[in-house]
Amino acid sequence: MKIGELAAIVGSDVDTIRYYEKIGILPKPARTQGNYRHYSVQHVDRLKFVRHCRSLDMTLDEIRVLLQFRDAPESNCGEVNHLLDEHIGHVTARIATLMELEKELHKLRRQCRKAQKAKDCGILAAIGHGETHQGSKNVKRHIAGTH
Amino acid sequence: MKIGELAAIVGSDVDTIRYYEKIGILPKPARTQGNYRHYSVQHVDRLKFVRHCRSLDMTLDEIRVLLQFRDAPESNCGEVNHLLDEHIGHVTARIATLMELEKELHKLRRQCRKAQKAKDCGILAAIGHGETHQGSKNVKRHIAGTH
DNA sequence: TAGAACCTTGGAGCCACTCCAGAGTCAAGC
DNA sequence: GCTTGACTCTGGAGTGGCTCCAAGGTTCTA
Repeated sequence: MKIGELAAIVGSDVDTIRYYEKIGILPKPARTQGNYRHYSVQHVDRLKFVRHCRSLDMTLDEIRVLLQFRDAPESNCGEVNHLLDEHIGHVTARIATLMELEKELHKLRRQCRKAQKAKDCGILAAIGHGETHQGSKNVKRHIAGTH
Repeated sequence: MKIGELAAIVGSDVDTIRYYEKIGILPKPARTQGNYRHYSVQHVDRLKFVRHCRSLDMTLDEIRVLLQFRDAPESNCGEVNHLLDEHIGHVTARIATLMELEKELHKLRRQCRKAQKAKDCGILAAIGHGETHQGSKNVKRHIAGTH
């Protein structure tokens, strides 16, 4: 099948597929006479695996590790379990951080009840002299921001 | 004060300060004879404001809007309130997504109890034929991933 | 045979920094 | 006065995971 068909089946984007090939997540497929990429069922499975991992918010580096194990059926999967545990830890931590943030934001929001002059706005004032929130300050996060 | 001092006071990085200047978040400061940036208390306040907003996970574009209101004390702050409400909405939504993800990951984790051969690993198997998680599939997120 | 729909490559852009090289400036100590 | 070391300057590249684009080539349909 051609790249567009693969993309449609997996629910991915052709650009993403080419990107995965470029960085070695997907192997280089065969080419047709007209130089089109030609994919097989194996490619579908692998891409589905990758996209599922991505939907679980794993990085491509983490996925690379999982693919190694997938490609080596006789190897010991202990590291897979470990990787997943770590990932769960990151997600849990990120949830905690965001919930603190949410609390903080609600508190901030209560500083201004109605639309008024900016100079009287409690929100702008609070941001102005407020402390930088400890939890997020200078923290190199594994789990990214809210945007 | 020089850039390093400003950075130390605010708890920021000199590179970040120069970056903010470049993209217009901070105004260009005066220069000393030796071409060093020279900052005043106003710069400290403004940078603190910006860093506080960033610690609340706002984008620089959102911060740009807030700065506009900060710079126009007579303007109506309704949009500030609105911006904050929207931001809170994003955070809340992201928390919900991550909690679903966490559940999904725990479920996946239970598929493999002990280190064994990769070909027998329930996790690898589950990722392989599992459905891509709806919630995260093809969703252009305002609130970013876990990394 | 024309045109649409697909495919190719290479490169730029996104966000919010972060790091680096190579050069310049400045204060302290000898 | 000279050296040393800490600081600063600029411009540019790199991060992750795509996404979009231009300019051209291929294939399918009417």
